[in-house]
Amino acid sequence: MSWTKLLCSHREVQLIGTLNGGQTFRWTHNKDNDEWIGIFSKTVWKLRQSNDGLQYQVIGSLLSKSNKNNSKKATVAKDVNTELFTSLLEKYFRLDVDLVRYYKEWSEADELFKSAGQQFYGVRMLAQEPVENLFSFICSQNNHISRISSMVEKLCTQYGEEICSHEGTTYFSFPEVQKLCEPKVEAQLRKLGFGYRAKFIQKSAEQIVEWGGEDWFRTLQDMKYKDAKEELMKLHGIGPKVADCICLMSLNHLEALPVDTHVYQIAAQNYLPHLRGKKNVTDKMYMEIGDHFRKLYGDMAGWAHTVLFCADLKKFQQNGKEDESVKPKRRRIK
DNA sequence: TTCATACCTCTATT
DNA sequence: AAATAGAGGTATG
Repeated sequence: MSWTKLLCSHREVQLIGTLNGGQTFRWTHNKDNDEWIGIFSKTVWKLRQSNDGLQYQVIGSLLSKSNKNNSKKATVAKDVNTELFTSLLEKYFRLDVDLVRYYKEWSEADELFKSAGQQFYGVRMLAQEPVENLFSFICSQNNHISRISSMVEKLCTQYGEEICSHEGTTYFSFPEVQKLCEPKVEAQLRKLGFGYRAKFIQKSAEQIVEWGGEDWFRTLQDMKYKDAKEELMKLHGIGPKVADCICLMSLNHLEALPVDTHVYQIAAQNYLPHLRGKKNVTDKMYMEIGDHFRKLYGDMAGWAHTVLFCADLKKFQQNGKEDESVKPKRRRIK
């Protein structure tokens, strides 16, 4: 199979910072050949980087325009598919955004960004699919990345659609909301170890379906950021932090700025000393921290903060051991 | 309105 | 070996 290349400068995209920085949970890195395999848009992708671009292969897809026997037709279909997949990938990575330019702006505004941005160049805010994004981040609360990833995979194998098998692994799409809203889902997910999040997932799915499913998300994109956030927080299990994650990562509200314990630490340490030593982040503090960063970085503050976050996460990973690949879990049998 | 705490489960640490 | 704290929060009172 051949690679399709999207032209862009090396400093525009850094796959490890973008795909392994905690915004998405469905990409795995093969360290031997420096290739990535991941899933979005019902499609299994393989990615790699060269000096002048981002390259991809489609391993399998439920979107492909299939073609039967006629070889001329097959060639046409192949071109149509390439066009489709290239456009999907460009949108997913937001390749229309000139990130080098924004790094320059954010560096001029802030010394801390300047030093973080040098090492962590090319960290892009993906344009994810709202459904996957929302349910992944319901799983993220009180949780760590390796466990979040395994829970997301469970959702896909249980309720998603099979896309293809490749080198011994079967890949599944992220499930439709309709699949998650049935009452039995809660008990099933509890059995799979989702804990109290099981109820959040089933209930939220129910609400989303009731309010219009996919179409409801489209209305959230068209709203002002604050309104969209308010709407999201009506869902069971979605508070201010997860609502901001969804606004930022899949609803195109780039000023949304999720404040978790890490971001709180960064803010208290570097900018807002009066917030140091607090037990937990109150709503008021949450607002203050978000507004501080928005004032500093402007209308794409959420993207900028993700770069800081990424730097902080890496620092943590060097001390701790979070970076180890996910080991197969030993199931305790009773 | 603002604040503290329980919550499922897994893991690293003691 | 067994107990405990903490993990990229939220609902509840």
